[in-house]
Amino acid sequence: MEKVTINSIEIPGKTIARLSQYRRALLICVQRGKTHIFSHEIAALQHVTSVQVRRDLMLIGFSGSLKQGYNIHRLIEVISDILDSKEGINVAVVGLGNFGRALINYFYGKRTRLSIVAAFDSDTNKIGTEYNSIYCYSPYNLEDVIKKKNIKIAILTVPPDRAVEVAKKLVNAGITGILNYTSTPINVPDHVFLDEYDMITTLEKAAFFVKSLGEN
Amino acid sequence: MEKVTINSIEIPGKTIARLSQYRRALLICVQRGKTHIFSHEIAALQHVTSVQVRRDLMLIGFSGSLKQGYNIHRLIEVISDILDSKEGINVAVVGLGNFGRALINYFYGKRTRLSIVAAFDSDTNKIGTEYNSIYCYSPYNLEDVIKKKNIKIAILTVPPDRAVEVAKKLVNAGITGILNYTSTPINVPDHVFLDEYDMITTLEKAAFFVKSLGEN
DNA sequence: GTCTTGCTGTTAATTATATAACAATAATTT
DNA sequence: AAATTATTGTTATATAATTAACAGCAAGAC
Repeated sequence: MEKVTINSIEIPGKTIARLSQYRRALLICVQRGKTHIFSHEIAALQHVTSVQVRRDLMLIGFSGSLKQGYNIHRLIEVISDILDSKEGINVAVVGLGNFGRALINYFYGKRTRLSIVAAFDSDTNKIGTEYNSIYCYSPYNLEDVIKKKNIKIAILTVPPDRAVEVAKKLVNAGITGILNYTSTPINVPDHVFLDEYDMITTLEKAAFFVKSLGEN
Repeated sequence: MEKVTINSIEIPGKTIARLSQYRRALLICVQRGKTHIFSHEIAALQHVTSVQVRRDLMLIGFSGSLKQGYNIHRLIEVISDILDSKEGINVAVVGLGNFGRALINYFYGKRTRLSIVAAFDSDTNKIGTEYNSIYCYSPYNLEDVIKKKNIKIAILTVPPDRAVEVAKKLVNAGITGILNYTSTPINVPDHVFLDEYDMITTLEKAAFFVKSLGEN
């Protein structure tokens, strides 16, 4: 699940993630009126080296010019061709707690091929209300709404003890990608993309390194 | 910054992250009265193979018995010896928006050597209030509070356009670990641990794979 | 008491990822 | 017009991480 063949070349997931970051950096450059950019300039905006940038761009078959570097506008287009799907993809936030609301805020007003089109929560005070114009449905209607609105990706932010059960419902409803921000690992069938970002792990890892750095 | 030598063996960051996850799974097993566990049982609780588990435990020098597997209680102790620091580590949430509050909730009531001891926000309505008994300070007092409370790790959840500036202040104040949940990459000196978790990237990556899976 | 079974622990092989090295090139300087 | 410079694009190398292979073993079955 971490590598995809596109135009008969394999693109690793890490490169995909970097392309997404490059694109956002490039969009800012465009706003500032920049038209061309060198690999080391892109690198400086991210945590990568210029070699990494060139290698990534080579993978996707993008060429720059020797003296001007890369054409920003064209590069954004090429990256978008790879990352975006024409029709756009609909996303649901499952669990409208602080985290779910934070995510909706993140995306609010962003022009993108990804749209958050629904939220779900079991809290009756939230059901039927809107948050940043995202309607909150009852989990009872999960399958219905997901099918009717053609939702493909679910961002899971429910309480840890509900994660497994809700994930199962999501898969049954036809979801093909889950981002699990819960601290409970979940299992999904092979045809469903899954990434897990557990904040407790990340913090404990950070603590370990901080402690180790302190000891030297 | 992704590998640390402990007792003269190198432990990669990925192993550290898995150890944190193992421990949490093991704590649940203890609650259920289990005393011993096999590598494939640990593996089934996470997204890893039993080989991976055994290899990780080998790295930290932990041995099990052939017929009973691993002693859960002892394993938790050994992992804790590695991950935790005796004195505990103090953490600040910098940016008390939805995301910051979500993080505080995550940790609320958890018995751990990591304590969130302060929050910062520039919103005057929040300054001086408490959220889940975490006091919210003005960014003006950042350096003072961090030093006085001996805060070592900052979780950065400010708006993207403030990230760089605030990160600089944090480093100056003596922070040695930053978790950046902002969508802006930041730079820190070598002695500061940094991990970045940008949710836009993760979602765009998920979308790419969902799209690609759909095409096959 | 030998055979089978199902583990652990460790080394070896493989795969994935990142880095280094450098040829090719076009503009600029000398 | 030769030399210098700074860049791209690509191949080769190195590093990191995962997976496979298997020896060793202790309990239970036959």
